[in-house]
Amino acid sequence: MSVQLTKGESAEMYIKAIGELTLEEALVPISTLASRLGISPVSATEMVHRIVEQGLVEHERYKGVRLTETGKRRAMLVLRRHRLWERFLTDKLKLPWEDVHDLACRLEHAVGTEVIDALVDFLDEPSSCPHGNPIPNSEGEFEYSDGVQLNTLRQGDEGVILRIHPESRDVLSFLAQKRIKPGAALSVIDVDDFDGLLTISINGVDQIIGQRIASHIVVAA
Amino acid sequence: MSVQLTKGESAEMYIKAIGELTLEEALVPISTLASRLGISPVSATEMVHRIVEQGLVEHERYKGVRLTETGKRRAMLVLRRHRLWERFLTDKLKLPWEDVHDLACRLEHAVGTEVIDALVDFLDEPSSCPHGNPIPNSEGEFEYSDGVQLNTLRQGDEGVILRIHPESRDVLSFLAQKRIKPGAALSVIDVDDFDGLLTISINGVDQIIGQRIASHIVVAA
DNA sequence: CCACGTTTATAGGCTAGCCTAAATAGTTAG
DNA sequence: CTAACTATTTAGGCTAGCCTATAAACGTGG
Repeated sequence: MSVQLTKGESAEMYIKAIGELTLEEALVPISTLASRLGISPVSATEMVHRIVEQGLVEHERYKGVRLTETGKRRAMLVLRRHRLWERFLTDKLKLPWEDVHDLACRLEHAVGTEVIDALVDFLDEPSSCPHGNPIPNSEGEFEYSDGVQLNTLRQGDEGVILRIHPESRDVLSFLAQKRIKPGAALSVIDVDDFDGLLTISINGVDQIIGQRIASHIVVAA
Repeated sequence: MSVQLTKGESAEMYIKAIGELTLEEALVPISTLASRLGISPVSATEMVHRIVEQGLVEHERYKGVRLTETGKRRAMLVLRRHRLWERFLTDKLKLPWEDVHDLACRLEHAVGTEVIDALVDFLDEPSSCPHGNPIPNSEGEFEYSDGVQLNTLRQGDEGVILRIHPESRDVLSFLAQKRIKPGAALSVIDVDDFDGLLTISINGVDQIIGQRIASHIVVAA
């Protein structure tokens, strides 16, 4: 039989998370990483040491971590697997938008290149996941179209939703319920800085959205 | 994020293996189990104790283990997941027969009922895996058509290959190379008891096969 | 420029799964 | 009935990942 389990799955979670957080800041504090992964800062520090040893990340003491070239490539390949599974789960298995992220998190570590390459063929080489995030190619490269977070827009601004990032279950299910998806055109009707609420119009319907949710919505610049 | 990994995957491997071995003998010795899983007898004993605690198996000291009703159901559901993934990998992703078993071993633990139910629909409710083994239904029930191991046949016997069981990479790749699959008609031309070799004719072609391989081929009675 | 908050390190501990070596208990054949 | 073999237990150890509590190092605002 011989099925080695668990070997380095955590490491993959770490570099994937670092890769995603790097989009916001070049140097990711370990504490940020820890809270993103729902792990104690001490444990995160330990793990960071391990993956530094493996040459996947660089650590600037008291500043944060950054992926090495090897690490970045590895992280992008995990993201690739994740987003391909998401496409499969939504397009082929017709599973709900808000479920596929968590499900893909479990599948992304399960199989390697052979299956993923076959999956790419099967899915006709998709270029983005159902939430609008680009799928890296087999070299780990991808293109990220410019956008700004919805919460930085002001009254009267208009745009088209590019993607939801980062993805998290509660945000996605909120958006699914409101039928807010990539591709939708929106305009900002009102910004309430005091309560941190935005009133926006999407597809002609007015919606009220909080800051936290808005920060996950990336709009074409 | 919160993705619990590894939790009880080993236990699933154990009960799956016991379930498969139970077809041959009602009471599976721990040593048999251990060698099937490629694990030391001591470790297997430890794990057996754990799954006895969980009420999944019964252990008769010095005799062997047997699945409880709960355990049997759980084991069959793992087998179900395994075989459905095998079908997906061969039918949809066009991956080779001999690869899909090991790949499915990694996928079978990754996701639960939601994905599996959707997969069943997507695959049009298949009734067997690519190697001819039946896929249990969502209650863990299945039908096993009667058959005998090829190595028990004598000269002149004829039959149709029902399934390859148990599945293991080396056996499957040997058979793939020889194009021996379920559904093929065969007749036994010669049995060499001394060397343990069988000469059989499959689809009009003569093939020489060893005892070990033959014991994995189940032929319609 | 120094106290305060943040970041990291140290120490000690836990669980799941695996390992080997050696002791013991049970089964069976001669 | 006992020797030989097999099955199991005991003892001791390992790694990966996580934890808490505490201590030390750093960097920055007043």
